[in-house]
Amino acid sequence: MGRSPCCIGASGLKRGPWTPEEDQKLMAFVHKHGHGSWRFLPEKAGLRRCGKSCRLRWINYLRPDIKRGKFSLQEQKTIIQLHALLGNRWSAIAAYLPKRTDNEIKNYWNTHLKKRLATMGIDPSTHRPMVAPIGSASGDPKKVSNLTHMAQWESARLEAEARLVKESSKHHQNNRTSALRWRRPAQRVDKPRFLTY
DNA sequence: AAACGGTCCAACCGCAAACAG
DNA sequence: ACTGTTTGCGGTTGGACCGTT
Repeated sequence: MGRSPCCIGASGLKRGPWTPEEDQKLMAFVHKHGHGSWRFLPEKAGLRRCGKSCRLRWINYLRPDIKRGKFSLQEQKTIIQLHALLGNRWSAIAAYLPKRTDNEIKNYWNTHLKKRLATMGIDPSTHRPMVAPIGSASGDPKKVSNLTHMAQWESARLEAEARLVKESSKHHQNNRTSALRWRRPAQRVDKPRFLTY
């Protein structure tokens, strides 16, 4: 599964899918010692993996507080609304869905929600109605209902935006929370953002 | 039953922020 | 202030799985 291993050889580190034994080792080690430094964890835990791989495995799969399985309707709505506000900041979105991982949310967005929004006539990257020829909805009840739906989304989006502004001013007093901390996306300056930070 | 195409998702890569010295 | 290292994030990949023909 996943991409094919590429680091076997000189480094002697294993890549690719994790075996149940490796999972067991990692879980046992983290439960006993905590993860501390991921860099040195694999060696201490007796794993021939890089720290990055261990961290990913723990965060996305082995952590005890992970809820797996289908996303509820409420979760889906939350993701869509947060995405409208935050863009592809999956870790920030995941902070609002405590039992879901950023990777899982990202996957779900890319495979389900993005397409669903597109079929509703909403641009998934901007959360605005897709550009259509002027007057294209006139007369067609299906298209009219689509636009009504879009309007509902837009108002939900604005509502959520207002809430976030309120929240963030609160957060400003406290320490910066990781959920709201803005990191400039790597190599993504060319992508249009719905909101500016 | 086999071939094909589409979907799903675990795991990788590259980059930038954060941190340490 | 600078440099090197570690951590965390988002984008992407590709094999497994599933439905359809």
